[in-house]
Amino acid sequence: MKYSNQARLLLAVDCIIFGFDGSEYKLLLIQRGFAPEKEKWSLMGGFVQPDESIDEAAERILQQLTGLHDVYMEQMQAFGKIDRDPIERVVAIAYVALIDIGKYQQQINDDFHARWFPVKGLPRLIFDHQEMVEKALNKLRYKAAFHPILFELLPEKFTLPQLQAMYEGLYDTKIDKRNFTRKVLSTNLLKKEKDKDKSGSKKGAYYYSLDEDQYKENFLNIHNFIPRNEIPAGVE
Amino acid sequence: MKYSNQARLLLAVDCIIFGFDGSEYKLLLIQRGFAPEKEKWSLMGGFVQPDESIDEAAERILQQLTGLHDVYMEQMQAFGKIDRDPIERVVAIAYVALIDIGKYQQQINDDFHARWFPVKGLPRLIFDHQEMVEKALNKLRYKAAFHPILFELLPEKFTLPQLQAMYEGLYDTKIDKRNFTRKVLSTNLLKKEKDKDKSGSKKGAYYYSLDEDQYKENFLNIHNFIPRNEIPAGVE
DNA sequence: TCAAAAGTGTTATCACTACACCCATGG
DNA sequence: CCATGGGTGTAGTGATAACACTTTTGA
Repeated sequence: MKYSNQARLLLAVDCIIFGFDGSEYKLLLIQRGFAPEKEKWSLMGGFVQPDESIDEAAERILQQLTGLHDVYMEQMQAFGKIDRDPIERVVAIAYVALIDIGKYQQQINDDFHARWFPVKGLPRLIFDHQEMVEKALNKLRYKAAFHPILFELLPEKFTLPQLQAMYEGLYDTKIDKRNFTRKVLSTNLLKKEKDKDKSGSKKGAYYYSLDEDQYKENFLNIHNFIPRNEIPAGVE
Repeated sequence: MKYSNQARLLLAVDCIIFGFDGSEYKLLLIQRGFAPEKEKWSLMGGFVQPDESIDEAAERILQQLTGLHDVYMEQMQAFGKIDRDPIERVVAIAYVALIDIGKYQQQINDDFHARWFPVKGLPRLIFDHQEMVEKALNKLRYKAAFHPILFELLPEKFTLPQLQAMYEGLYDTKIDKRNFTRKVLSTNLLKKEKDKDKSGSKKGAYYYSLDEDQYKENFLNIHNFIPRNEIPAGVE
């Protein structure tokens, strides 16, 4: 049995994949392999298949195009303007993923036609993908201000200066490092490691890692990772 | 030209419509008019048509079933499990609307087969609508803590005790009225009216109304409408 | 030895919380 | 006149923001 007299339409999933390379945010794009807009840069997308949920579709697409799985990803929003795709009506559900850029860098470049672009300096994207990216950035700024999600962008071990640069990059601001350090350590989400990262300075900066138990327990709590007045108006 | 070899599917919109009657939150439900689950209580839903965007579909559905338009409504999330509808694959996009219950009460009851139910005391809902409602409540608690959206639930003129009861209801808590008053007035979003509402007490409580200019300007800013530790963990 | 980045404490200000009494009025 | 809900201020506490010098070490 089916619902009769109702129009069916194509449903796509588009993945907005953010990375951070230590100094700037990056977005993973591919060259679209088919018409329309063949060869143009695009978010990773694909059609939802009959035998998969939309979340599964997002995971499959990410996996197919990047080889990545077990990645932090969440649904952002559906985009449903009538003419967003010139070929035919397609409603797209946008997902946002945060990945550790370093860990997967070669893998992506070697096996797939994907490339990292600086978020400030994207090529022209197809359809309404530009709008999706802006919305995703906006949401990321909002959520990251209150929830510890940016750690997904870092390797397992990271330094406080790296962490701070990541927050400063997202909000395009400078934060006092003493205040920042105090704030993040007060969340108790971090464990100090014994060794140092010597790549960034002579002195070297201590590595930290996430305390997984604390992280799971407190992930949903509301924190204050950056000064309130650095959160740009309009984020949500 | 069309995309070939891709499965098309039904896309529905479901509207989660909240109201507040002065003491408790209500949800507007209808008795579903067709199989499956005919006569069961349901969110207001309908299929997205080829000639409308998904936002337009949500507005149309709200309008058709309640007569309401120009209502605060925003997209919440897409629900896309394979078997969420037993008849066939349907992906649903859930929208959340906040309306002034008093203004439309008769209209709804007279013209449509819709009914307000207390949020704590809902009938069994069809499909995954229960899950949608819970998610919507969760999001509402989050957003309302930082953004002045609950005003959409009130008439144009309202009193501070009413406002406070609304916040207390949402977070299931008691707030000190001096602190609450100071906090909301410090946002500068409210204008004090000259007249009082005498329905709730002998003395009467002054009416307030939104300062539309301030409201538009500051809507997107982040406020603190309720004490931070009243925001339940897990909201987002 | 010096340049470059890491690490560390204190003080002032602001925001939040807790708390209790008087006011106005209809019955 | 009194019961009921409305309105108002202050003091203590905790969180946040501003601020500068010392440490380490590779070159």
